[in-house]
Amino acid sequence: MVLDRIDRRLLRYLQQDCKQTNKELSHKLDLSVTAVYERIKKLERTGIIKGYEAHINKDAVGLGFLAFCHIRLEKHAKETIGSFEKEVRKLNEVLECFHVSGEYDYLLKVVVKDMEHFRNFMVNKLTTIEHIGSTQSSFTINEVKNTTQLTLSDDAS
Amino acid sequence: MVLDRIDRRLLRYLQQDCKQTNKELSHKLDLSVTAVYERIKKLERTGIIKGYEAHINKDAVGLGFLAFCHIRLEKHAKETIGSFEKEVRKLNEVLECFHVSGEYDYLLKVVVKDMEHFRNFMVNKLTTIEHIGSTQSSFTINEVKNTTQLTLSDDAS
DNA sequence: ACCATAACCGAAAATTTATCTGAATGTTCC
DNA sequence: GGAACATTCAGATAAATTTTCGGTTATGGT
Repeated sequence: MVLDRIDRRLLRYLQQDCKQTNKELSHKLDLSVTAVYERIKKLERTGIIKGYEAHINKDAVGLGFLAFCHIRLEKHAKETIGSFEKEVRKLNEVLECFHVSGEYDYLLKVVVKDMEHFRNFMVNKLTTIEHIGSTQSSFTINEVKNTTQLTLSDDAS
Repeated sequence: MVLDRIDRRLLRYLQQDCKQTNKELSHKLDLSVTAVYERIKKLERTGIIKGYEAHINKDAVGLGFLAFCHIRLEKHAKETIGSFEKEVRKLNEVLECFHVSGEYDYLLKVVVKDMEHFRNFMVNKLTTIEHIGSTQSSFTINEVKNTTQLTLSDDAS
């Protein structure tokens, strides 16, 4: 599917606030309500819009501790990688896990309540996964910027 | 505001899909539509729900290259930190920036179209910021897990 | 020019959100 | 225990939104 300028603007608005009414969007985009409706449905059908999520304040729900864990595996055999990734996916403290280039193999974003819970997570969950060579963690001191909104230019991708 | 078991389940559902109707939620939670409505409004008022965002497929919009940059500052004077953070916030390729403990001072998540754009970002944007001591980048080879959904237990925080 | 397709619009129908009233429950203070 | 108050909930209704529908206007290909 090819996105035109209007689609891109629409996606920008929906990234900011997906609960806007189609009427509001129709004004912003200078289209009819139906046209907005059909464009959105198409973006959903084609998988460009993957879903709609409420964004919740993690501090307010007692999950104010954010850390990153760099992990090196013992060896890089296919089954080692496979089983490590499978286990990591199960850990709900881990919001993100990327296989990355460089000194370490994986980078994990971990969210828990506090340092004590983090210690517990490390000792009883993360480091019990097999084939982990070494880990190195850093704690977040300050959130300078934290968004999920991709910047879509108006012109073609 | 104190969250009870129902609030926590509600937040879980809304994190997964915030476009569900209150009627659907009322069935899942075994409440009236109005009760669901009022709980949601309260969660919005108190800032526990920060907003509602469409989640869009970054590959589909031509932003399939994800990298992490570790940055060390030259010195850690207050104004150095302040000006660095201010400049980073302006860069729309940077979705996240955290001041972290450990070997490096900052960890950045960067999303661009491809390696060429990344090179361009590094040369013409990131490294033009003053007071940067050294940087180290790693590229994402594979997304093992990538969610924004916090895991809320049913019991009190 | 012609056909096929896609995109758009406005109005009507279906559904949902939002408001309001009153009942049920719980808490505090005497 | 019981009165006064706040909180939570349910059901009915009003207001607003989503969704469907028929028809019109662009667009692209032959």
